[in-house]
Amino acid sequence: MEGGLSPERHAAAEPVRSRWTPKPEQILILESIFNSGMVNPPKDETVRIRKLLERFGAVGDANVFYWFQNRRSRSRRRQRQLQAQAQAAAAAAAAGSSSSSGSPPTSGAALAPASSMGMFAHGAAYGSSSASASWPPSSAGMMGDLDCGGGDDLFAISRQMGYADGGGSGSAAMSSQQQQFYYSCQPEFRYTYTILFRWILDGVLLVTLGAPVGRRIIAGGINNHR
Amino acid sequence: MEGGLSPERHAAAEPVRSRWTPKPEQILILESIFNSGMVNPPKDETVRIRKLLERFGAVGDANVFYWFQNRRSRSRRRQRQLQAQAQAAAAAAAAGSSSSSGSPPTSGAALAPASSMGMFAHGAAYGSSSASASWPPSSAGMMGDLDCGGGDDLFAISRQMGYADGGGSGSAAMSSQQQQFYYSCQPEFRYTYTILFRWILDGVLLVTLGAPVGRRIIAGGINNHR
DNA sequence: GCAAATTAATGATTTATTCAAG
DNA sequence: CTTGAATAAATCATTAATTTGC
Repeated sequence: MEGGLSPERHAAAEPVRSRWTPKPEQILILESIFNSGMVNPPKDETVRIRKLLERFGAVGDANVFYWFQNRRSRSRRRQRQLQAQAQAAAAAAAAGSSSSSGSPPTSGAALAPASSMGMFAHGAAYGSSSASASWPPSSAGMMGDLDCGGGDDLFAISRQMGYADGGGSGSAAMSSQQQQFYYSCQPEFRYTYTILFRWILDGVLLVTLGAPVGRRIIAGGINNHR
Repeated sequence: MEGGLSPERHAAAEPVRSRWTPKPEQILILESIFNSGMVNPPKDETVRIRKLLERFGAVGDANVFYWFQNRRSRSRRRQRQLQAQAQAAAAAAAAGSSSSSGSPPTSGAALAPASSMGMFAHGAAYGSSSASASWPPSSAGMMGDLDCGGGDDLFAISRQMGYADGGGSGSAAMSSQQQQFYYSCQPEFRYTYTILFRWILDGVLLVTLGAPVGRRIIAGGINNHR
C-alpha cells in the first residue's frame, strides 16, 4: 500500500489537516468520560465535551462524536473477541476434559462472565430535549455497570500519553503545565457525575472520578516504558 | 442479537418525538437531486440543499443527511431484492426449462440488467478540501452513470406528491403557487450540474436536469393514484 | 542515526439494521 | 406499511509506531 505518495510538500502554514490527532490530554479527558459511563453522549453533551477539549487544541463536535462512536464500537469488538476466545477455550477445555458431556464449565473464572454482557443497552430514552434534529448523533448511553474487566479500559491510555520520556529525566520542560478543571453533567442526565483532572508535571497523573453509584477510580504513576 | 430488550418505558417528560415530515416540494427537490446523480452529498452541499429546502418548511441539516442516507439504503435494497427475485426466477426458469419451463420467462424484459450494476463505486478520492471536520457526513457521491433502470427512481415520487388529486381537475386552486429556482453545485465538486425546478399549478411538473455527462431527464405529468 | 518500508492504531465514511412516528 | 431517526458494524484512509537496511 501507500504506493504513490508524493511527500506532499505542505507549503508554509497548515496545508493538509487531513484528520484530527487528539492531544494526550484530550485523549485522557475522552477516555475518562467514556469510562465514567457516558459512552454515548447526546448532542448537547458532545458540544460541552468539545468545548472542554478545545482547551488543548482545535477540535470539532464531529471529532468528539466520531471518537465516541469508534470507542464504543472497538470496545465492543474487543469484548466480543475476548468472549469468543474464552468460549472457544472453554469449549476446547470441555472437549478435552471429559470424554463426553462436560458442557461449559464456566471456564477460566477470572475473565469476564462469558455471556453476561448486558452491554450498553442502547435502547434507552431520556429527556432528549433536542427538538428538531440538528445533528445526527443523539441518544444516551445508559448502562448498568462499568465492566472494568481486563486492562483494556482506563489504562490503555498510558501508552498513548507521550509524557515522561524514557528514563525519568526530570526535565521540568513543561513548566506551568499544571491544569485543572471540572466537568459536570447536567442533572438531566441519568446520573450526575463529576470528573476532576489534574496534571502533575512529569508523567504522574491523577484522575478522580465521582459517580452517584459511588464508583471511584484512581490511577497514579503512569510511566511509559519503551 | 438484540435479544433481550425491554420496551423500556421511558418515564414521563418525553415531550414530543415528532419527526420531520418533508413537504411535497421538498421531496421533489431531494428526489431530483438524488436522481441527478448526487446520491451522497458532502456536508457543504447538504447545507446548501437544506437552505434550499427551507423555503418550503423548517428542516435541519441532519434531516437532509438522513434522507439521503435512507434513500440510498432503500434504493439499494429494493434493487437487491429485485435482482434476487430476477435471479431466483432465472434459476427457476433454468431448472424448469429442460423439461417444460413455463415459469416467468423474463417477463417484461424491460427490467434492469441482472448483474451489471457497478453501483456507486464509492471508493474514489477527490480534492477533499474540507478542513477539520465539523459534521459527520461528508465525502462525495461520485458515480459514473445513473442506472435509471426500473421505474424505481425518478417516478417513485409520484406517489409521494400530494398534488393533483384524482382526475385531471383543471382547478387553478393553487393560484400563485408557481415557484422557480436554480440549484447549482460548486465547481469544486466533481461535476457541475444544475437543476431547474418549476412547478406548474395542477400537478404537472417539469424537471430539467443538466449533468456534465449530458444526461437529461424530463419527467412530466405526475399523477398520484391512491 | 536516518529514512524508506511495514505494521498497528485509529479517525472518518459508508452500509446495514433497527426502532418508532404517522 | 412507509419512512424519518438513530446506531452498530464494516470499511476506508491516514497517521503513529515499528522494523529494516544502510
